[in-house]
Amino acid sequence: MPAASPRRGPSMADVAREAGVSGQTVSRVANGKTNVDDATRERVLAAMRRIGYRPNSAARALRNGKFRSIGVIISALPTFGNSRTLDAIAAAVVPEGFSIILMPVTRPTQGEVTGAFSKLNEQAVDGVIILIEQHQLDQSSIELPHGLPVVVIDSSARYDYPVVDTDQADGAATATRHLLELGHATVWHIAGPPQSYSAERRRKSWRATLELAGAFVPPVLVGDWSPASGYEAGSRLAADPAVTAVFVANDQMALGLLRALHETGRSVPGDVSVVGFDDMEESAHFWPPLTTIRQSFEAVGRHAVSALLAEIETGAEAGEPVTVPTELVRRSSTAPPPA
Amino acid sequence: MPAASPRRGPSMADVAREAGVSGQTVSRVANGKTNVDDATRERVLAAMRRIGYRPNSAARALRNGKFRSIGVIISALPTFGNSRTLDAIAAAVVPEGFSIILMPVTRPTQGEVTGAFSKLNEQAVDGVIILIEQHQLDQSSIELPHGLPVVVIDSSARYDYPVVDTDQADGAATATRHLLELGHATVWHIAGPPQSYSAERRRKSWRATLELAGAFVPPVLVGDWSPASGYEAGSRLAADPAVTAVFVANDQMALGLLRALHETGRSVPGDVSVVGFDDMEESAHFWPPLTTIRQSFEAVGRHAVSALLAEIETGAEAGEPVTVPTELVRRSSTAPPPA
DNA sequence: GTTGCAGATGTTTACGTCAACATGGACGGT
DNA sequence: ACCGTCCATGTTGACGTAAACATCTGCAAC
Repeated sequence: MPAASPRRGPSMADVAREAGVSGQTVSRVANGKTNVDDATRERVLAAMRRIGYRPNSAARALRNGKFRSIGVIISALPTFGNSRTLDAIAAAVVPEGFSIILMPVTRPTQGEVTGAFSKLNEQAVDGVIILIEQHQLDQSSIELPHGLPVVVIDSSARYDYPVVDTDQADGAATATRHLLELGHATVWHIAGPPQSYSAERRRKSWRATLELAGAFVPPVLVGDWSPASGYEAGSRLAADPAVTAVFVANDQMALGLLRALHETGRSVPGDVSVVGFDDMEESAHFWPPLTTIRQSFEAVGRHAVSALLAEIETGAEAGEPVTVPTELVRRSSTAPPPA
Repeated sequence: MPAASPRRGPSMADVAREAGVSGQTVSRVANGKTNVDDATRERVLAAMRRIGYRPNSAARALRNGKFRSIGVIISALPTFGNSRTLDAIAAAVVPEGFSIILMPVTRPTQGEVTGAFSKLNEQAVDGVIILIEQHQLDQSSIELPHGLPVVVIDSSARYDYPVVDTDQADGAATATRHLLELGHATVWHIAGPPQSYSAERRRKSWRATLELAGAFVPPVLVGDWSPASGYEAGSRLAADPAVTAVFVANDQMALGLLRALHETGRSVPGDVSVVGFDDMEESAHFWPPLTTIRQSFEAVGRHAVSALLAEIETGAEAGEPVTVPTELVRRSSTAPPPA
């Protein structure tokens, strides 16, 4: 068994020999420079095709000090929102000729993130997008390579880096107001984990909306985004006949709540109204179909990429945080309170 | 505004100067070679820390002809199964010191895949994992770089490359048998899209199981994996009082079916039993909680990675296809047929 | 004291690309 | 005919690393 050979493909020199020109001319053709005679260009292209030449990205990167790739530090990748956002990032980045290096962290601890960062920091990327739910990054203790552009997807204002996120506050307010306007005396809330900045934003905005309306502010139940935690919190809510409206911080927990409500025989939306947050593909087919706040992960991803590329290309400083609007989608889980 | 400078970090030469040794010694320290005096090693490490040295991966890749990174060509990334599998791949690959380059394709056409392949083929990766649902790859027309290791995640046997996948056939048979054993005369089926090899596998296995049991084989309904398509197919099924048991090719479509059943007032599992495929996190909280076939995306990802790394490191040829077993998880959506 | 050897360290070179500079031929103006 | 220009093309060198080879030191064996 031959040890795996380095498998080096044909290089510019090979093409040059094949086409009878210098390596430099091959380089010019490869980079689409104009100052090459048409006949020569054709000859070179033919040679490239013939021997199957591909530019060597390592040599290129070494030469120009750029990699044309960006790193994405991500936790909880299979999560609905994160996978959507990642997909959007990928889609936005590819047409620009960049590629994506994935750097998953299993837990959002300081150490893991810093580690991921320094791996990425081996100059293998031109910029980094950080997409980490629940991180407690202490900015000062991340060791940053000087000048590596970074964009954070998060509602937090704690960073010097550009920040992009869904307008959590507005979404939560809209959800709460929707329920209030339907005639409910107040709105209960199942929140996401307190380490999550998004969860905190939604919770605060729910409370503020209630206070603004002069409504009673019931105690918060907290889950961890999972359907199971929604079910658990929901079981307590379902036992209390006083609750007629619940704003749940994401659709998955809303699903758990729905189940708890069914099990205790409380009808939705007859007895209690539910609104979620996210608008997963499944939500339209929950029983009953869920009224929810749709957020555009696609827009978040797109904005993050354009901010990062701007930083990379022009060295631009962090501008205003970008906030992506949400949208209330009304389905069948909300109605006026029982008479 | 200064144009973004190449931002080159300190190199080995800088460390060498700082530590008063040659570049080669720095290289030895960086690579953990043993033949360096302890005192010298310490001095070099200190110098590295002091000036913030990071190895330059491009130069390294250029020098050794290896990138220590693998490419993943993926379509429909936000899909439940794909995001889980990708996460598993990432988790398996990182401890080996490899990183992942993501290459999304928007549509699984021949052209897109070939394009992704050739991008990856700029020697930027040491191997490739192809994770594409519904592709109709004509192997012969993919232009392969000579010797680039590839692993395909797919049940198809159409490839020369190593193949890894869930045991679709066994899972579907188990689901069908479960329903039959409960006493149902036959089992209906909502299949995935015919372009999907997994969907076809499940469909064929369902049919074979029915035939083996001497049961009537009802016409197949086909969806596209989405809850909406499950709802649509489900609406037709719900209207037919003869159907008492349905095996749905994935959990999302099962959710749609459940909704259709609720809307027409047929009880689950009282009137009709449902079993899905996948076991999403949500499935345990569907109403009623869904009996389904759990597949281990984690195992699939892990096996794909180890096959690929083996190929990369030893040049091993494609071995037997790896098949990952499934597991029936019984919840509340199945019961004996109505009396 | 010489020889030999092992282990630490230094020097040279090549990996593939491309910017910078060098060359050389064609052509226009005088 | 002479000079200057412009444009296509060639030559050189440097990016950061690490393998291969060279050198040097100290020490054990005789």
